[in-house]
Amino acid sequence: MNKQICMIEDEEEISETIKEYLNTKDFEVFTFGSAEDFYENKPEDFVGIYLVDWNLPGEPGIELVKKIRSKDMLSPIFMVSAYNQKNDIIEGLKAGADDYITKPFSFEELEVRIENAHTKYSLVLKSGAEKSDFQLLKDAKAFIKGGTTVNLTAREYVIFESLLGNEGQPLTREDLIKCFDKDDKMTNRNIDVHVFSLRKKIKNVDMQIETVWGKGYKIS
Amino acid sequence: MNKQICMIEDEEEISETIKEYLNTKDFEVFTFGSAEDFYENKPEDFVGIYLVDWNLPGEPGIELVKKIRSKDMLSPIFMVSAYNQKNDIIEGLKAGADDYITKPFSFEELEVRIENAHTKYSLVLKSGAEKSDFQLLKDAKAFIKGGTTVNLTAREYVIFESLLGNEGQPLTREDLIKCFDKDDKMTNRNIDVHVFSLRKKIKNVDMQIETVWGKGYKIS
DNA sequence: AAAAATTGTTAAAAATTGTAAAAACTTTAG
DNA sequence: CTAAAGTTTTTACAATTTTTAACAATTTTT
Repeated sequence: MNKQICMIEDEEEISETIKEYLNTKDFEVFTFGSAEDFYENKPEDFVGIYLVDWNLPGEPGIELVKKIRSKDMLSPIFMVSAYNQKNDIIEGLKAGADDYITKPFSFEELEVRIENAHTKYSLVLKSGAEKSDFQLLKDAKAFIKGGTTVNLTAREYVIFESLLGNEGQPLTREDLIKCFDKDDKMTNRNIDVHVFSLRKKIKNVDMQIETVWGKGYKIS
Repeated sequence: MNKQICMIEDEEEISETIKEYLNTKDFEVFTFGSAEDFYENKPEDFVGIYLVDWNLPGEPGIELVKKIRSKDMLSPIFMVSAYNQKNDIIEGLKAGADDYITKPFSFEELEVRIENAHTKYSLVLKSGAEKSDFQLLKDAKAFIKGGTTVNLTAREYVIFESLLGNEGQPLTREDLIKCFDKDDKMTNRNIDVHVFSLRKKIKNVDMQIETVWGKGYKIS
């Protein structure tokens, strides 16, 4: 398996040095100068370890960690910061980082920690916990989450996919009805019934549809 | 700080040996023969590391891990199992365990890992992070205070969160109304009613909303 | 102290959402 | 083609949330 690393670090001197070193250890390292840079240019379907600097221009490293972690509970995330600030360490760990490295650090230490994380992580991945922990199967009107397949009906699938496509935002019942064919005469209450049965199915894989009172439904 | 460990392990020979060893390293070790035993006899207000055996009579270790983790995101949890079963490791990690130890293991290894976890954990605790006795659950429209969960309605949550976000300062009813969608036609008196029901809910966890006469409400 | 303004409290009405099951409709297998 | 199985719609009722209205209590102003 390829050993990949995403490093978000603004000081080029540092990121270049680390990159060169890790390259010699068979890691493929992608570097980004800021959180924003990462969002825009991140490699598709990246599977690997994150190295996030605490001090970044623009969005702070800790926010980036939270965002990564919110979508991906498994990947190892390391935070890197200049000083040994206890508060930072705690905040970092609480935000979802797995480990915390303070500059200056020895390459050996870095490598040991990363190799360790990589070993543990690839174990998790290999098992079919496959990173693509989640997968929509449009044709089969189903999805896979954490290894288990959940079969939906046609209507359920449309609603589910639409909600997923607007993650975080609520969709009104009218919004959802628009996702169907015009000759599917869906009613508001009809949506409710489908959401009800959808919920029963997806709760088995720890997913949930929230209701935004007076507005509609959302997945976050 | 006291170094405490809860060990849930049915093989007495093992648990006794470990206990004796860790005792010499200044850990206070509580042992339980099963998950059920743990539930019934666990020390009040325990703060420390968990060692959970995979194979337990009655409820499996992994279920125990999930339950511990669901109430406590920070404590280090180690799973211990007889063989180096990859699937187990993965399941264990996914259930929330921080690390995985396979029998037989060297005491030194065990100690290093535990000391490590303890160090990291006490850092987290010392900072008053543990006092993060309080947690807002935006999605669930609820919050946790001192271990008890308080469920709010959508409107109540918005008001509560806004007041918290401006701790110390009073918010006028107009301020609060602005926190809602424009098409939520909230009235001043309406806010009062929600505050009233909010107060009933939060007083159970020793929180209170003060009224600043002629101005609005505040939390301090 | 009386009047006015503001806030507390309660209960009922209105609106929205959850749930369950029957009825209508489609698809599939034989 | 028909029966069976699965899906979707409809319907009815329950539960929850929000709004409204009314009156009581408190504070401020006059």
